[in-house]
Order: sequence, then C-alpha cells, then structure tokens
Amino acid sequence: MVDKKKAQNLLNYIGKYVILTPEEELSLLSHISYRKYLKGQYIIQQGDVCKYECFVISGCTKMFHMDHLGQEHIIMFAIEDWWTSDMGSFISQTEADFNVQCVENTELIMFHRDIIEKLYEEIPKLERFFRQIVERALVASQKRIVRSFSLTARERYLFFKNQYPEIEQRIPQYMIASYLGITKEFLSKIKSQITLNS
Amino acid sequence: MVDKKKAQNLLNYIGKYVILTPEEELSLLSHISYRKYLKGQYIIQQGDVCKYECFVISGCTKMFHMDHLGQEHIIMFAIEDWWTSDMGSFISQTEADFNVQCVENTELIMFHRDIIEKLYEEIPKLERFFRQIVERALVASQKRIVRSFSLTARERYLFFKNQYPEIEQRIPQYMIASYLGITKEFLSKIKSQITLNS
DNA sequence: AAAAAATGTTAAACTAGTTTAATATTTATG
DNA sequence: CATAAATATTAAACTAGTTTAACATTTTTT
Repeated sequence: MVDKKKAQNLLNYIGKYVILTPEEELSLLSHISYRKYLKGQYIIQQGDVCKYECFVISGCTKMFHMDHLGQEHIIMFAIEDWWTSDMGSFISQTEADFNVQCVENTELIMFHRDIIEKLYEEIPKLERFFRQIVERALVASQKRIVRSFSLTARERYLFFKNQYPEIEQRIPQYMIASYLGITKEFLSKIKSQITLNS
Repeated sequence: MVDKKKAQNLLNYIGKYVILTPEEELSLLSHISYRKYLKGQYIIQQGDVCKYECFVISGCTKMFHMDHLGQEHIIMFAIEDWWTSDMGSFISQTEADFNVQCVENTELIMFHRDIIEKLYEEIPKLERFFRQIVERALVASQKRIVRSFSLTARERYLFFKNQYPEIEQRIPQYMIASYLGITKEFLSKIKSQITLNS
C-alpha cells in the first residue's frame, strides 16, 4: 500500500481525466508501488523485458536508445507528472529497445504489467485514463517527427527551450543535443550564435 | 448500418484483440459509416477539426504536414487494415496539423468522435481495443524517431523497403523520399548506388 | 498516337551539420 | 582547497544531404 501523500501527484493527475471513488483510489494505492532511484541508476535497460509503467513523482529520467556504434539517442525526458516506460517491451514482453536512466535522484510510482491488467478489469475508468494518456503521447511523438523533418537544428533548439524551459535548465547540454538529434559541438555553436544576435 | 461484408476486414482486425458477441458486432456496424474516396481527395485537411478515426478497407492514404515553406512532410501511409486520423485534432477538437489524402481510390470505415465515445460506454471491449491500437501506434512512432536519428538516409530507405515492400511498390518515389525525410533527388541517387553495388 | 502532366534521373555547386582535436570551465570528491 | 571528473567551447577540415536546373521517362488525357 503506497502512502497517499507520496501518491498525491499521481492522484491529482488521474483526477484531470477520470473521477475515482474513495474506494477505487484505495484499491489503486494498494496495487501500485513506490520506489526511489539514485542519479545514474537504470529503471529499464535495453535488452531486458520491461515490467512497469512509471509515473515520476520527483526527479528526472531520460529514455534513450543506444545504437550499434555506441551512440545514445534520447527519445524523451520525464520530469514530475510525466510517464516513462518502454511501451514496446511492456505490451509485448519482448526485449526493450530503450534504456530509462535517472538524470537526477528520482521518485517513481510503478505500475506492474500484471497488476495494470487487473486494475483495468476492476476499475474500467483506469483503462479510459490510460487510453487518453497514450493518445496524448502518440500526438506528441508524431509532432516530434514533423519537427525533426521540417525544422533546422536551431529552430528545434529554440522550440525545445521554449516548450520545456524547466527541463532545459536541469539537464546537461550534451543530453539536449542528443534529444535534438545533433552533436554537442553543434549545439554549442548554435547557442553562441543566438547569444551574439541578442 | 454498414454492410457486414464491407466491414469484414475491420471485424477480423478487431477480433485479433477482443472477442465481440454477435449483438455487439451488430451494434458496432450500426454506428460506423462506410465511405469511398477518389485518388487525390482529402479525408482530413490541415486547419479543419478532425471528427473521425478511419480504418482503411482498401486503397492507400498519406498523412502529411505542410510546413510554412509549402513543403510536405509525410508522417505515415495507411493501406488495407491500417488506421488513419489526426489524433491531436480528434482528441482535443482543435485545428488539425495534418492532412490525410488518398494516394489511391480508397474505401474507409469511419468512426465519428461522438459515436466512438458512446461505443466505449456501450462496449467497453472497444475501449480496450483502441487502447491497444494506440499503444502500438506509439511504439511505432517512437521507433521511427530513433531511426531518423541513428540511421543514414540509405539505411532508412533499405529499412522501409524491407519493412513495407507493398507500400514501396505502390507509391511514387517522391513520396517515399518525403516519408524518409530526404529530397527526391537524393533518394534517386541512393537507389542508383544500390543497383550499382548489386 | 500526340500532347500534356506527372514522375524520375543526373550532375555541379552549395550548406547544415559532423568529426577531430585541443582547450576552457564547472562540478564533484578525497 | 586541490585534483580529478564531467561538461562546455572553439575552430578547421570534412561529408551527407540540399539546391538548382536541365533532361529523360512514364502515365494520363485528348
């Protein structure tokens, strides 16, 4: 049973999509788990099978793919009130393509695969909730593809900085470069050009 | 009421995820609509509000964003047994960022927004079905992002050709170039290099 | 079957972003 | 507080992919 205080962010978040009764809330709390990770620790490792969907209570994670040349490609960050997982591995219980690693000390609420299935049966509202969450994630992902094709590196950086100012502050620049799909050297150049022009 | 024959592909497809009773199937058929479009026609236009999720019975569509320079960026194609929509516009009833246009004469089954909500209430299995569909779409989208960052244009082309050989045959090359995020001239060069080396 | 429209090819000049490598700056640690 | 480790900057040489423009081929229309 997760302490209600620790899960308050999650409950508020769910409350934006569906209204749970006190009993449903209690049942939810009894099925999920809370865990702390330290900066640098892996929540999911490429090659493992992913058993959890994770909600970030505090801290920051990066989800990335390591390619055959050993290069990291960051797909997303997750801070307070974001979800992270390797959905592909989670839904088909196959080897994960992605790593999720903590960029800061991080507190999570974790939904185990088997338990989430039971929760869908017991509280259909939660299935609605997750459907909506995933729909939004898909929209964000498609828009990211468009930006990667239609914007220059400079424009993508400015978009990111504008859309996620908190993240831009908390994360080393070389990770932002990886997220933008460019080298850290080129991001450095872009930033120096921007400061000159202002 | 959609003729069961016309919806057979859809019913088979849904059957891979959830089992509907004959009554549920009937109710479903009575709520969806069937429509034919001609090559070149738009199912969704950027700027409009998207009211439908569409299942392709036959034909082929492209979903693309037109940027401020008038350039098309193709996000996905949809052939038989695929879904297409502008999910962002559909879920929040805001102006669509994407166009969906027919590349061939196309037959669709269309799920209206208001009706899909009612169907979720009436047949919770359908909510499960759509949750799973969207989860898969998200996985595909995230993998596409990885490929756009970690592979060269040549590798992306070979991947596409290998993964979707049917689509590669049916679609003009310049659209494939757009899907891959490169110019048609460069794709032409890639293809000539590949044929030389084999 | 001719003309027009759409699609595909080739090649040269160009540019956005990479690579390499050296140095500077900031942050963490004994 | 000194040293190491991690992060960021700069610049020159380079390359993957773009641009432009002219031409070739295929498909559609009359």
